[in-house]
Amino acid sequence: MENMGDWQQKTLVNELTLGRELARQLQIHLNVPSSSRETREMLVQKIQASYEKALSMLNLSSSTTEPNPRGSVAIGLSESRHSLSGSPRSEDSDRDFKDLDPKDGSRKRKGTPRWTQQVRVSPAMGLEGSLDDGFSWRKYGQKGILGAKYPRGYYRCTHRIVQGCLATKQVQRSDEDPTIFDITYRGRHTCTQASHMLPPSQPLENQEPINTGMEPQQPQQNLQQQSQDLLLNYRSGLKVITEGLDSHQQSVIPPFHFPSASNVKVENQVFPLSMVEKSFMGNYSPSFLSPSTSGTHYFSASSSGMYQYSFGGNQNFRTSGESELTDKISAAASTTDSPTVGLDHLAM
DNA sequence: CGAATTTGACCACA
DNA sequence: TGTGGTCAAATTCG
Ligand SMILES: [Zn+2]
Repeated sequence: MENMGDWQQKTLVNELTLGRELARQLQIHLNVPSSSRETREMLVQKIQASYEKALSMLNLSSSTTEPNPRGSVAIGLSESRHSLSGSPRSEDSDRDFKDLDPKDGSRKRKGTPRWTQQVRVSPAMGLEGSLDDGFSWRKYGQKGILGAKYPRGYYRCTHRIVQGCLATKQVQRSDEDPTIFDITYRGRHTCTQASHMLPPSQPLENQEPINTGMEPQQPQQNLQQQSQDLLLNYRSGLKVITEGLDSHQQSVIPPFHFPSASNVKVENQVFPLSMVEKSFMGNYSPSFLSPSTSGTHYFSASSSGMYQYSFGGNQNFRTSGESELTDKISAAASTTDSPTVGLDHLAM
């Protein structure tokens, strides 16, 4: 078991070297007036991330074998679920997804939650906030879609095999606006996110421990995760379409809480929270109160720069930097730029 | 060395 | 039969 020390050491050195190089670049950028603030901040974040990684490596090999993250949940709102709009439940018309379990036909896993998040990215660094939603995904497929210029990437949660997390997402670059990505999430995270340290914001009482075993998700823990998702969406999202496939069990917006994802945690209190809360509520509440109705909301936020929110319309974003963008994309979301001619003149 | 990605084959469904 | 989604072997990455 002591054989794998070499590689870890190697990676550690690599990480530190990378951090040094990044610092060097930052030094250069500081001397160049044309360098934008965002670029610099990106470098800072990268350097910080490098430090974090290196430290976590050391920490991991030392002790703390049990990550045991904090269950970030704080929901004190009882679900006030009364009769939904329409009939309580007469006939399930959710023919969308059926139980894809050929061996076990007992459980009908229907109504897999699905919501789409259209993300536009333009700054050279916005990608981190956009494509990295704070979860760790593993790509398991990529397919060209008919009528779409760019292929669609399929991702699933990394902890799928070790835990029962069935959350998946698919990223699809917009046809005409390469700066827009359509990210469709499917399923919810049940995994204990063993990453991204959560600051001891406020000792919240855990309502119920998350599923420890590998038992498939039960129709219960829905609200907490949703809150996280929403927060995440808010953090970086632009447009969120919540589709209520499930005819019941919808929750209200929980109190404010920041998940503090990857490395965008510097100054998250810069913008007016009251306004945030307001628009947040005002926008999301309706879509939740009427599950059968899908809502579309537009948001616009930068990781650390300017913050502007808007909804009900398209927000034109002036941006610059495209080379870096594409580069980062391949690194973050890997929506490989392969227009791959062949779909061009394909019309029926 | 293990983990993540790539990429064509495979499969279910309409 | 065609299309969207997944699997898995090969390959790259860290
Ligand atoms: Zn997960």
